[in-house]
Amino acid sequence: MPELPEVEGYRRLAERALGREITGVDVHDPRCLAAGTTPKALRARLVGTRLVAARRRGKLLVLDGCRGAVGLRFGMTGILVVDGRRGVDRLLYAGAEDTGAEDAGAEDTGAAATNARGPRGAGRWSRLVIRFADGEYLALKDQRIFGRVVLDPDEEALGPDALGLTRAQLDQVLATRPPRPGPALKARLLDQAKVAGLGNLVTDEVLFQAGLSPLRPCGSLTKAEADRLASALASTLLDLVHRGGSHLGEMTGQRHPGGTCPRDGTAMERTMVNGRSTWWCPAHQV
DNA sequence: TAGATTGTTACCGT
DNA sequence: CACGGTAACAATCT
Repeated sequence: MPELPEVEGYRRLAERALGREITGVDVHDPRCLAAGTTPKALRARLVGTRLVAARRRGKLLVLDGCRGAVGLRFGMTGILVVDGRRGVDRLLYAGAEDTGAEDAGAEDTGAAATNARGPRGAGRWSRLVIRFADGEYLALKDQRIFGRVVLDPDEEALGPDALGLTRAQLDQVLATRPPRPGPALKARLLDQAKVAGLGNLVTDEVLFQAGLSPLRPCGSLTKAEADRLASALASTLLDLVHRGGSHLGEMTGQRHPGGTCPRDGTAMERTMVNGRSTWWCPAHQV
């Protein structure tokens, strides 16, 4: 679920936690720690200090502490909780859990045993909790454990952030070695080293808005098409951040068998790109 | 039940 | 080196 729009929501939520004294770090499930990151090192980095900034680069949330940075990657199902407030309204595959506020309360700060419990109740899937002196906390919840917490994340491995990408930067994203047609447009946009923040749903929505096929070789766009992509990228990201979810685009509700294009009624087509399920309108995305 | 799911990484092949 | 395909990770839902 977390693509750029969700993580931007998490970032804003995390700003609530800035400046408070950190009194403890509870690792409920060590599988959420990146290789080389230990509970001990996390505590040494954070306990007794305060967070001074919450930044985002693509889908990476960076919490800057007085002694250095802690990075949070949210994988497919990661959610940030601060003071009992969730960073998003709901999970796409919500199911029983998420009616909201009551979750993440006492149980989130509780024992790791909550992870193994049955299908009901709040505070499941709490993997990491940063506790503050005021009794509140910041927690990473993650149903599947694809999310990771990492000390000193390598931000430079990521391309420029998709939100605010300039027209010149987009040309760099689309650039190929001249004789090469380049990979599929969607594959290139999903490449976090080229541009950071675009995931499967957002990319499909952006291409839908731009009227471009996900299968176009990324080096084949005319200047006018690249212009269209740049403007669709900017407007779609702003819109999704504002709405607060990658799944809240114009065409997201039609990514299923039998779905039709909201623009022209054409049957939506499904293709695989980079192993990702890709839905697009063959009539107006060319 | 088989197949699907918003992300990242590793590996193998061309 | 660039790129595609696949699997793995884990849990859940249709």
